[in-house]
Amino acid sequence: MREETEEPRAGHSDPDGDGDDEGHDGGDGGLRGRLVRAGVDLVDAEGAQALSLREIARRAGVSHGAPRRHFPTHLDLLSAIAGQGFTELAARVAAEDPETAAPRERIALLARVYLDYAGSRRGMYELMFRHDLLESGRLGLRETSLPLFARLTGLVALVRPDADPVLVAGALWANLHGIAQLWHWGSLRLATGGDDPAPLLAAALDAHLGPAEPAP
Amino acid sequence: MREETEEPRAGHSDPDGDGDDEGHDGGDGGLRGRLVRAGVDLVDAEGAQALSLREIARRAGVSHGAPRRHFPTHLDLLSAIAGQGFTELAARVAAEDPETAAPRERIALLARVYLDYAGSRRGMYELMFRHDLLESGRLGLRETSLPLFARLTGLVALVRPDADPVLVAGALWANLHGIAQLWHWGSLRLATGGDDPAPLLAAALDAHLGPAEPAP
DNA sequence: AAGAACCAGTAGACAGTGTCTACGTCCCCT
DNA sequence: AGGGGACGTAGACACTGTCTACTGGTTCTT
Repeated sequence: MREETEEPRAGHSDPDGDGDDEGHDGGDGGLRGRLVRAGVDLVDAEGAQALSLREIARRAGVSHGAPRRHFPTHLDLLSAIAGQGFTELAARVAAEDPETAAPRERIALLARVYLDYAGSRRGMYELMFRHDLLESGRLGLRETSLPLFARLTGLVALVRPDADPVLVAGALWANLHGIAQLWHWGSLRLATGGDDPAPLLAAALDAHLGPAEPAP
Repeated sequence: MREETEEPRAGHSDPDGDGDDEGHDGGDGGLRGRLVRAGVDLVDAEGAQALSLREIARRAGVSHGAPRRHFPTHLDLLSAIAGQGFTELAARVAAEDPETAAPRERIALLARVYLDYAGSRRGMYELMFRHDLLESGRLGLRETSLPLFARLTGLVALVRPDADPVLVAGALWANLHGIAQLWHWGSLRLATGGDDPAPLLAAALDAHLGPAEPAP
């Protein structure tokens, strides 16, 4: 047996059959959170294809059958890990958003944080946008990215009051995501000849929001 | 889904021995082509996650070790199948391109064909853009999509001679791809409220190419 | 023309996977 | 006390991808 952080889990009053009373996932000593954290560590260390159910259980120090109590299936566990990635991304965006700056600048910064995330946490990014995860409607993966989209929509509404902000934000969101994807799997070199997504991003921002206005 | 095992292949004999030592892929009788075709059928019928090496071999009517002679690893076989998807997509685009129409219209049509493909051949589309396939640089998956990009770049150069066509085409390509992705996994409903990618596409085209001009 | 070399496909083994089920083992509650 | 239920263990099962003999047919060499 292995116990990394033996935590005196006081009280387990959980009358409802839902399973875990810890509403937040990555919190404390509960196995559910430990599994998710082990998965996050694993995907960062070894990549997205290393996230086997048994390996995650191994890293969490439990037997291969244990995760089943908290995640009925492998995809559910992967979705929880990916969800952690989404909330983390949202936190980064929120942390780096200077609410006093001009909306145009805030959008550009949001986009840059997004691209930075895709570039630095490659495995997590790959996991977050795996088709089988998103498609299966598990968890609120799509809902988890909703606050991000709402933030973008609000900013777009300030920059382009003439157009439908939801439409413009959607198109810009898709553009941003596409740039991240192309960059992520190295197709950028073929397209633009360089590795830097910044020119593409600038072009996309100019296209959707209008050219950046010169500072007053 | 049903197996057609009535394949009259007795051993390895050519019907009349007219030199069918296929060195090319995609040929007719050779096992290599049969495997790829079986994979294409399978991904259309059952989805991308059903493409196990053994199941493809089963459908091709050979033992599970046979593919190894032609594809060293599973990913190589999957890449070949995905490559078939890319060439097929390119063929569709080329077939539906009215070379006499205005460039702006041809771009719009190209984009629509692309989106149609993503919508109709869902499994194949998912396979074509799997990160582990594209990332591993196997085959010329990225190179296979190069003609498509070149075609787009050429058209963009005609519509927007003022800007760097490679940059604009890259941004537009990324935008198109992002729209397809969002649509593909159903995030469009959350963003724009509808299922139709057409408004997003129109917005993207307007953004990158300028609003559609009324006939001069 | 006989033997060697070779190629394509077969069959079995192996480690690893996800899921299912039976079984302990605690702790809480009345 | 003792029952009940949540929690984790351990084994089985079917399946996967890869590796390694091994067989049969074809072709090249001498």
